[in-house]
Amino acid sequence: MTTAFVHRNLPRLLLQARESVMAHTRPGLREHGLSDQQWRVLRVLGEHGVVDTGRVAREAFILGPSLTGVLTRMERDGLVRRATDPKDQRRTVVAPTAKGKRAVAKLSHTIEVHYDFMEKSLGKDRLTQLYALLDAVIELEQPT
Amino acid sequence: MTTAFVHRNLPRLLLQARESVMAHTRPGLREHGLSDQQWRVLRVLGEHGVVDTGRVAREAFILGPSLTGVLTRMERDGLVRRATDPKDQRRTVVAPTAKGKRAVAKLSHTIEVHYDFMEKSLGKDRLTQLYALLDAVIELEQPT
DNA sequence: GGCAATCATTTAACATATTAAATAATAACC
DNA sequence: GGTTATTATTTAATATGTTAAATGATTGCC
Repeated sequence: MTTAFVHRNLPRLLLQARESVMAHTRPGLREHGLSDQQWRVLRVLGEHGVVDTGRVAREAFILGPSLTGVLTRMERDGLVRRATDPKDQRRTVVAPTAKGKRAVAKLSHTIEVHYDFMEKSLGKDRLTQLYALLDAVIELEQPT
Repeated sequence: MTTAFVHRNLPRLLLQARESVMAHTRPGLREHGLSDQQWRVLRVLGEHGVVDTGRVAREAFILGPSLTGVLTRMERDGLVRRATDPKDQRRTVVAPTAKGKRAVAKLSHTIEVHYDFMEKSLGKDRLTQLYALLDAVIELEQPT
């Protein structure tokens, strides 16, 4: 009673590939006491400075309700500060603390080194190819 | 204070691509009352029949402690049955119920159709290329 | 200006992820 | 044959994901 599947399991492959990449990054994050999600948030803050939570959610690919908890714990750990936007009091804006900024600075370097490694082992062209194919898959059914 | 990142964000791209693919599959799963993880488990059972939980965990890419809860709820919902392996009473074996098998049969067809669609829109060669690149990324630091 | 529709975030309830520790059974060794 | 090391799974504690509903603030329209 074994149903055969003709194709590769694409979602699983994508999940495994992501795990494989993160397996390389995670030890560094953990040394700074960061979860995967906390790092994604810090990375967004490192790129844009002060940002409203809506944008953090979009760019860090975290749903609103999850982000609420993540930010609460990050504030507890002294990585970010939250404040309501005075111009639109519905919005909450987030900013990295000095500690948060230090983590971004150190880790972004580590990660750049990892990309250099991947470029060397896979080949820069193949990595570019992979980006393009992933973009194509993402575009496939995003009617925006 | 905006740190520039030279490269694309590969883990995020992989996550987004996975979401994009799953966005197509999920409605079908939900019609059968299945979560993503429950479907992964059923798919493994569809391929192998009766399997011990260790193998389910490996092939469905779910960690042991998560799987315990997933299987408990699947048993509650009449999708699978659990029993301890008489040959090695440390092991638990899982088998799909008739209801579980029906879900696999119907959904695996839907999913094959989705792959056909992706092959047509991306091109069969590009999909094959993507598989190869993902395999390469996975192999990159899996010293097995 | 006041009320309805809209928008941003949080709360609530449940499912899953993650790490460490506990439990239970088998295998290995003396 | 009995003790120890190893293996398979579960429990526990905390963090995150997910959907729907609630809360609070702004906008649009009259």
